[in-house]
Amino acid sequence: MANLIDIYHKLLEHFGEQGWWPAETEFEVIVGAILTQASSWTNVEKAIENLKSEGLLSPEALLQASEEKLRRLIKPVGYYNAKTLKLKRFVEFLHENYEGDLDKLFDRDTEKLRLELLSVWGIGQETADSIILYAANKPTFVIDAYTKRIMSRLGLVNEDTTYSDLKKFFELQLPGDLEIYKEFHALLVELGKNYCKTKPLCGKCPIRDICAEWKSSSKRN
DNA sequence: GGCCAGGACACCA
DNA sequence: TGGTGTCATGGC
Repeated sequence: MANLIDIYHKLLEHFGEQGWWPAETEFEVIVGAILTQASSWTNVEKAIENLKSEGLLSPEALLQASEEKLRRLIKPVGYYNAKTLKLKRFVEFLHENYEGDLDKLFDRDTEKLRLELLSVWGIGQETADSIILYAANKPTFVIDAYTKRIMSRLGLVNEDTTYSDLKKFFELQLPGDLEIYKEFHALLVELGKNYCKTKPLCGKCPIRDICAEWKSSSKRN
């Protein structure tokens, strides 16, 4: 049975360091985390660039911006009506409870921070954990659709494992190391994008030798 | 032209 | 608590 540390090192060797999150500021991480919900990162990059060119990548600027303007600027990500509201709800929350200061929000223990983030409309578990890990720089493992699919195909967890169970699965096996958490999640996304898609592309997958799905499918052929 | 992308929420039983 | 519909653009 393969363990997570082995998988981590194999992915790191194959893909190299990912250096996530791709953003210049903590606030940009948060905006990106919201915008990338069920959207491709290439589209998010366009929207971020639009916001940046209008000087809107700060909590205060976003708070003041009109919804109409936001909708127009983030249009490339899709779901722009909903995501405009999500961005607005977050900066309103930050303004009303933390004087618009991210440091004050992040100056809480991880569990309280997580609950605070989850109380904001539009921020679910994955987005909250992404913000905690990549913006607040606190070790919490991020689970996404790729992670779930990969772990399931490897045969390490059941297909219908919940978010929190899968999160525990990682956190109990890995050392609580911030950099490993950051890098591992990024590597899993890279693996997912390149090989472990809805339709598997196992050809050159770096960990197909330990994949239960691959073993059973190659046996069939 | 269909499928999919670094989810979350509302509504229903 | 689980299952389904909705949100929507852009790349392949």
